[in-house]
Amino acid sequence: MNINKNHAVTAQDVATKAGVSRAAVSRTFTNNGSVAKETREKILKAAQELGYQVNFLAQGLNRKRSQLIGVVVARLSDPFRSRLLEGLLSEIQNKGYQALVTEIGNPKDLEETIRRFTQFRVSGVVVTSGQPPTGLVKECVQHNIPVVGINRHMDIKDVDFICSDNQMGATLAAQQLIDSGCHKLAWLNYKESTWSGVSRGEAFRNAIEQKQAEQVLNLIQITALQDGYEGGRSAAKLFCRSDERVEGVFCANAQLACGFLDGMREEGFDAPRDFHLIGFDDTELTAQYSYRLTTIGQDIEETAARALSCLEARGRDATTEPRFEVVPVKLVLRNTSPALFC
Amino acid sequence: MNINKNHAVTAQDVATKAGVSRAAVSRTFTNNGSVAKETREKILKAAQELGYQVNFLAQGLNRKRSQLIGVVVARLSDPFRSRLLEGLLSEIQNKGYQALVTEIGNPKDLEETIRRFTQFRVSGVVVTSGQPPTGLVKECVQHNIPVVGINRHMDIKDVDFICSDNQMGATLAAQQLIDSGCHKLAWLNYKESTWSGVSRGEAFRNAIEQKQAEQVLNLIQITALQDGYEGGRSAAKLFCRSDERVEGVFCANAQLACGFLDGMREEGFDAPRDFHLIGFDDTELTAQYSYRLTTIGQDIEETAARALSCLEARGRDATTEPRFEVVPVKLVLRNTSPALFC
DNA sequence: TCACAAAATGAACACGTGTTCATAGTTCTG
DNA sequence: CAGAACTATGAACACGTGTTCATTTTGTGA
Repeated sequence: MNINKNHAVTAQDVATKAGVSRAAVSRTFTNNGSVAKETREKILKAAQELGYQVNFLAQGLNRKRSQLIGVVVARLSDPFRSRLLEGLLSEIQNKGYQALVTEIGNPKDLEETIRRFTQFRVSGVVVTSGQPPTGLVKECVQHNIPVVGINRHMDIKDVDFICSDNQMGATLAAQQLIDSGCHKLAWLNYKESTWSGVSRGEAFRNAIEQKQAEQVLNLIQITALQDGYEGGRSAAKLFCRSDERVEGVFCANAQLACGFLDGMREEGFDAPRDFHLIGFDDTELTAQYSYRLTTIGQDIEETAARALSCLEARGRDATTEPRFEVVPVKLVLRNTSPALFC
Repeated sequence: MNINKNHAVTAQDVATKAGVSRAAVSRTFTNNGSVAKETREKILKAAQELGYQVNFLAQGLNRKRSQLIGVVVARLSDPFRSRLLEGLLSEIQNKGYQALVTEIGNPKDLEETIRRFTQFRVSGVVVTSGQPPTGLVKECVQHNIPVVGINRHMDIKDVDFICSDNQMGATLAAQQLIDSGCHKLAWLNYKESTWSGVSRGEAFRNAIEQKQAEQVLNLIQITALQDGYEGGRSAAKLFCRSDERVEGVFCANAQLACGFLDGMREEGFDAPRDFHLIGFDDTELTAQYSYRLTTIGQDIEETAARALSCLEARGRDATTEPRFEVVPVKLVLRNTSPALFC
């Protein structure tokens, strides 16, 4: 069929075979402009037989925009991060785009990364990194590339944000702990936490303060010197060596929570026997038998869907009013703070 | 500086500003052809001031090859998969490429996926999926796109493979279990396992058979009806209800192993008290206090590096002899089968 | 049948780059 | 010093597509 094997079949080939002009082929595949029904059929048949497929590079060059969407991720080893990426990939592909994924190690790489995005004329950029790449995001905006941030509020003009409802999550956690009879509460977070963590902590404090009108409650803060599982574990050990006592703990994320639980176990304490524990982010890990952690579950599919919706909206009209959308969360009751039977 | 804000600065702009031809600009940025030292400096200065950056779409169109590398992943929620992706991303970026990541849910999506890769004229494709996309891989080969598979042997012409040393891993595991005094051994795998799993099982059986010359050993097979953590857990429960007894278990992957351990715990057994347990894949999860699983650790960085090396080699010369490279693994001793003090 | 609107079509341009080719300038060599 | 070898440079073409703009064909109502 294809005489020259090394020559990728082009729209011209299809046009020649179908006996029409190349413009007609282009119109057929973009559904742009009008083309007679039988002509379209001839073209589609010829394309099918030749195995024609549009060259996205040429298409993007012409349209000044590719079907690519840049995704900035960090620390994929964190289960929540990888689940979020999974959700984003799924959504991106469903909408007919392709994901250009970049992991940033040290922040200085990020400049080059975003630059590459613009060089590929991406249709949009999703930033899931905790560290805010302010300068580069501005560069994108300047290049007219829509940007959306996830779980991270940045004070940048013309950028949208999707965020899980930290307020709601913290309130649910506070409610559950208090209803379970906890009076001495703790908030566990990493020392140099991301914005999400800080935001959840503030919301938790507010929720507790509000409840203090009804009953006497005590809130202390436990600070982890590392992030992730190990951070939570050493925080627990340190905490046990102090003479503090606590009945209910709320953690900034699931990794910290699992680590904290394991650290407490090493010291002879366990949940829910000796204290209640609630984490943020409902990952596979938290559901496992060894943890069975009660958590605040984020709606990843909804988050991803809204992120892409933002990108598309801003792609159509760059002057859209910046959105700051909040996605509802839910309380997932498991063993470390079990359901109440009233 | 830039008069027309909506007009991306092009090589022609740089040429005009520097008072040279556009060809000189191209030569400067590609290090192709010769350009006088002072001319180059003029051009670089002008480019710097204008903020010029090469349009990768145009470049790719011309070169018939983009700086993109397609990565096919599946089940990112599996910690090992996401760590592998992390390693690949890092290597891809270090080599100056960009990753086009696609997650495939059901296998029928994969055809369209690979088609998209070819439409973007990727420089190579990395397949990490367990399911073998034979047809599409062939399509890539036909389009002269290098393909490399990871941890999956496929019988396809002109495709390279990188694989962790399952033979070595299984032998190390057998040695450790036997040296620890286990005589009744079991191999746990998912019913419809990937090639990796099957390969590890065969190697384990071989290793045991070899050892049987010296002492009497017993090997049974435990089959999980699901994959992943839950598969391991239910397999353990089922196993306990049988009257079989076992002293050392080797699992096809870490998720199965963690699940199996938790399942056994639910039934009142624990490792290493009642049996020894070794898994494959050393992930963050296995290191955590609640599991402290002895595992076979894969060298992800090395695997990723070799994968890219294969792609580049085949990119230079498509007729290279197909490689099947084996990456050494190591035994990571932890609690479920502790180190021996001889 | 005619006038006119609407649909269909192809020629031509634009997108931004890499690379070949011929030419002018420069250095080397015997 | 003449010729050769080499470096530097710009004009021109190719890459494969989308889209505009005339032009031709078709359809419609009177």
